[in-house]
Amino acid sequence: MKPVPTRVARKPGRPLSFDREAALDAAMRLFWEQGFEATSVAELTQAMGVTPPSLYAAFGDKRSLFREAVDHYLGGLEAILESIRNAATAREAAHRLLISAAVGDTGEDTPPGCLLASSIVSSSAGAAAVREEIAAIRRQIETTLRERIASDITNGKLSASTDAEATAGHVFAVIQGMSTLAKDGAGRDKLLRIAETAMRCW
Amino acid sequence: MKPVPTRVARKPGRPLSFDREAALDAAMRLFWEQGFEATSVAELTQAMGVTPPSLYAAFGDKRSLFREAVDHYLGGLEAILESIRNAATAREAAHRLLISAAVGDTGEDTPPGCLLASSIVSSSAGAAAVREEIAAIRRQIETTLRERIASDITNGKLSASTDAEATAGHVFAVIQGMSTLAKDGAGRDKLLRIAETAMRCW
DNA sequence: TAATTTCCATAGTGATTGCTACAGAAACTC
DNA sequence: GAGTTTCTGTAGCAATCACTATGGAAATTA
Repeated sequence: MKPVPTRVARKPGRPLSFDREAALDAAMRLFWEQGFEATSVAELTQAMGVTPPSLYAAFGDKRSLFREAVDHYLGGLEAILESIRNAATAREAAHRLLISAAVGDTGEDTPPGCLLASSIVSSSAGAAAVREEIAAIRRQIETTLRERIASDITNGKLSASTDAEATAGHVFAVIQGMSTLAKDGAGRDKLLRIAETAMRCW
Repeated sequence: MKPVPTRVARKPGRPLSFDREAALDAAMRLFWEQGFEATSVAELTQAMGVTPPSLYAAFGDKRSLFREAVDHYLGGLEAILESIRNAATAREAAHRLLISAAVGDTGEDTPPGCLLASSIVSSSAGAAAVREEIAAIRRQIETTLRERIASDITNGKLSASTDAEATAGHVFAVIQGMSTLAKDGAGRDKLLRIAETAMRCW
């Protein structure tokens, strides 16, 4: 393993032989491709270029690694929530979420689909806690959009007859569903047109 | 195990000690709740009320059991495809699919979500063949709807400017997505309103 | 240069995985 | 009632699972 470039004020002891960020990125991609439970520690260590003791020392355990991989994927949950709150309109926020999903689901250098949408939808009893955490993140993003829609109804940007819950739910159903369509082989062009079709409901 | 009621012209040998249909139903529910890979043979045998040798004798192996469970769930794929083809309009077929999904995803006596949508979206390399089979079924249903939409465009029931692929894709994205929303806790009322919202695109 | 700290690779751990060998049980047939 | 056929339960199989004990390596510090 090649040593990483030294840093100022280095602590004593043997330095890591691997790039933690690169290892995390590799783990993220494997979880994105296969899902949490279908990805073994053996596959993770191989993709990350580390041995099991190094993985456990650096990341804690498989679940902690997964949580960190999800956060790495999102680029910070708060940034996404702020993006929804700060959009000019709820409609623009929804459109942006749909377009981002369509594009993110069909990267040339990344697995198809969305890690948040697909890596743990159902699970064994043993992984229920992890599943619930990811479900809570999904709900949180949807809730933020719903609140933004409700706000736009209040300030007149949207019709008073708009069903905020159903409208936000529809956007998130499409986002979730496009992830599976991408994994089933759908291309970016198709997903972008689906996103535009979905926006016709506004 | 209590013996099942005898049947006419019974073959020689010891009769099964379990109800094959009931066992299949129990297996279907477990796959529906947890997904294919997260469900172990130990859990299956417990839910089905049989021992491993009996499971293997009656169903072949875990994958064969899963395939049979999926077919049991669909009530026959051909019936669904015929239902799309025979609907009065493509719009009615789409609406029916969405409503059926919303209702099926939120049964009182069944796991939340949809077995076809959620039991294997991503997978390990070892289960890729099973995943592809299920993906092919999903694509087949979507293709049948798309062809029905194209037919309605041709015969004037739908506007010539309708994008058949995007419209069918949108319906299936919502169907897939509602399954996840149901597993994340969304209720039937919400899903039905999402389905109605989705129909506003027609 | 010896002591200390941190990391690494090897070689496991106990538990679980999908699946089966085999002896016995339960039924039918002659 | 003995032989045949089919099914059952027990007790495994080899492989894999998430994770770790331990001795040695690589670095810094005094």
